[in-house]
Amino acid sequence: MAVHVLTVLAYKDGDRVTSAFLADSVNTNPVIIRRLLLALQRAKLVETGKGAGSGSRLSRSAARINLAEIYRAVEDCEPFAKPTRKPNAACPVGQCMRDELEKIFTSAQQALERDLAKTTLAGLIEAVKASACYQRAKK
Amino acid sequence: MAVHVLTVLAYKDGDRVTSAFLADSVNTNPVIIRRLLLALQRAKLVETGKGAGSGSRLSRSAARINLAEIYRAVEDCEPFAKPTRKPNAACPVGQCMRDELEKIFTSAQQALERDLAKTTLAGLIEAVKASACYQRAKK
DNA sequence: CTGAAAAGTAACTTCACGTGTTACATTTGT
DNA sequence: ACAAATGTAACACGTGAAGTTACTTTTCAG
Repeated sequence: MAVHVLTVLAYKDGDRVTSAFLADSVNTNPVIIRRLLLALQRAKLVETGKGAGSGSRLSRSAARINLAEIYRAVEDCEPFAKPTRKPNAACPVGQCMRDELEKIFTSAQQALERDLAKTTLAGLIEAVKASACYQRAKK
Repeated sequence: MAVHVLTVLAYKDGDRVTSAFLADSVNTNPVIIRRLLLALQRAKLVETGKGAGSGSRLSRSAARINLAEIYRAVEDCEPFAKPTRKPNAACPVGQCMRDELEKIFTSAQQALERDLAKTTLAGLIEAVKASACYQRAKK
């Protein structure tokens, strides 16, 4: 969904877009968009101005933004289950294994991000334009 | 947590273990273990017998089971957000982009699984035994 | 300088989901 | 036949994301 928003921003290249417009475009609420934009600002992917006639825009060209950056900006942590705290004092091995698993998971996570980094925002848009689905909708 | 259960099964190599025992070992409920075992059975990772004196065991040696298989067996689908159905009919590009994103995500997912596949269950257990944490707890 | 348009933000509701729990049917070995 | 186990259904609970409302703050334009 973050990708959807950034795609719209890429379309309006350089222009400032209000969160209300984005919200309408993604069919959701302006506040949610703003919460999302906050994360993207922290990641230096967008710039947002306040006040009337302002809005947000990409802080770099779409060709210089890859999906791994977006992923990192939005998904704060690992996609793995952190169980509802089973202290599990009984088994001494339990904690050790969690430590080892964490290592393995971060490695896997990095592999995932390396793959995502192969695709830039601009590349995604190109792929969409070239897709059969898009061609069909155009006519 | 699936890993935790399988680790216990690997310890009791070949022996049948009841879900009650596993539940106690992971500090949870037998039913949850059984639900987990159902998924692992479907993935042909464990064999479970019914009736008295029965239980579950690994269907292969721990050295022949890698974490990617466990991941696939347990996490049925992608770790990516499937929004609460925003039909989003307004934007014709929306659907196209979801299709393209799906391609990219499955690619990233495969990269993740390739990395997980590098570690076998037996390898994980070895790593835990060698870890500083485990050595500390032993004394 | 005033007003409107925007973001920032807090508090609340809603909803989906994983986890847990109880209860019961079913299977199977002794 | 009985006891021990799994399979399974139905429900309660807690958590976290998404959504909603309302208010404050900033900034441009006249």
